[in-house]
Amino acid sequence: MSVRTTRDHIVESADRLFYQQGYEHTSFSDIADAVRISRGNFYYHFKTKDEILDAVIDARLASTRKMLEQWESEDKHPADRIRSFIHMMITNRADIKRYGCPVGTLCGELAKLNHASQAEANKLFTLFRTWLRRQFTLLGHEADADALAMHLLARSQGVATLASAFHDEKFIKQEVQQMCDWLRSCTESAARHAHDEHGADERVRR
Amino acid sequence: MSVRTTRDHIVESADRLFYQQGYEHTSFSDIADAVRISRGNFYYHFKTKDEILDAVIDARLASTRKMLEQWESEDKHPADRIRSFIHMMITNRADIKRYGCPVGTLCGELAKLNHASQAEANKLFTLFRTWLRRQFTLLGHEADADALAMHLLARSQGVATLASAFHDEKFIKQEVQQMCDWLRSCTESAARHAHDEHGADERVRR
DNA sequence: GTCTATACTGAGATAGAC
DNA sequence: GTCTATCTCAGTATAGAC
Repeated sequence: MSVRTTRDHIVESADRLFYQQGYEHTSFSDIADAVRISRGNFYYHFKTKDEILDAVIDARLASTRKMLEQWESEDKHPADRIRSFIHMMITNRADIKRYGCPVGTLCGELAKLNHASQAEANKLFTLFRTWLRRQFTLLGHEADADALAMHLLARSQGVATLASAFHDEKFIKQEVQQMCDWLRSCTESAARHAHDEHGADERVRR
Repeated sequence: MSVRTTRDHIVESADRLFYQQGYEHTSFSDIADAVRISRGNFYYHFKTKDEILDAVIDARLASTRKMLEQWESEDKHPADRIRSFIHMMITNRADIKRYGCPVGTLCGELAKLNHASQAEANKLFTLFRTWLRRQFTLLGHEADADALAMHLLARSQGVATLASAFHDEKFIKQEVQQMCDWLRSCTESAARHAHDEHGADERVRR
């Protein structure tokens, strides 16, 4: 397997610190302290802070792709895959409560800074959006798959924002439950739709 | 009427800049330039940047209270009041698209900075939460009024976050429509509930 | 109440020794 | 590849003249 280089350590620590403290609020010293290298050494690996940000975004894109592929291979039914997405909020609830959603807060910050890497960071959202859209299409929602994907993404973002503001994990659980209920009503309406079109022929296989 | 003092100008400009650029990213020079006073003069009115932030939060709290009171006096039916809240996203869609929600992004930033004024900023959310809860209670949703208020707040936040990331005003309109539909289903279920309990007696007056 | 001048700090970034 | 020393610059903040 690959060796964990100093560069990897930097990206890893920067990733965590950007999430917990924000990009701008995190200084080179903060990262250097976390990695336990000197500030000078830093510049051997990255010439500017923006370069570190790009590396962090690339790392997040890669790990997100991996996660989505895993859900796709683990769960055969698209509804279960979408449930895996929703359930992610439960898994990460402690972090979400403290720091919000890593994607939403980063994109929000870069938007205010009018940062050059805004578009790159937004690809994280696009990754989820495209993946969710595919799952909803598989569920039989060809026409409104993108709207459903955006709707679910938005609800997740909102839950993360409020859970963080009110330091409320219970709210995450409540809303996750509601999102699961909503998903069920989606699958049912799709099944009815398939039924109307093709008689008893089930379009979605389990 | 009250005279617009230099102090008012500072708070006003800081409010706008904090929204557009973020609190930390906005420097004294930025505000001084906007107000067209010297950086030195600044400190006659505010001793620290944190003091300006507190003044901005106070101003936002005051204007939000005023807005909520106005909705309450304009619309006699609680469902219409809630619709006024939802419709706010349409009114402010241009700003939301560029900078997100003023409340959500400020609270998010202060959380990452672990800023002392976090709690004060979160009062903005509480203001909306309490007001919405009251409206849902009036609608006959005593038991789940707070959950409904939080749900609606969260959806608004999510819409703002995604509209900003994808620079998509159309998405705001779509989701606003859905929130209105959702609200209608809330009022209908409440009416049914009232009907079941008290016969044809309408609990919600118009 | 407003200005100029200036002190102080921490951040990003570079040079060069080891 | 890692270090120390140093530079530059922007940001916060103060002092004191007008």
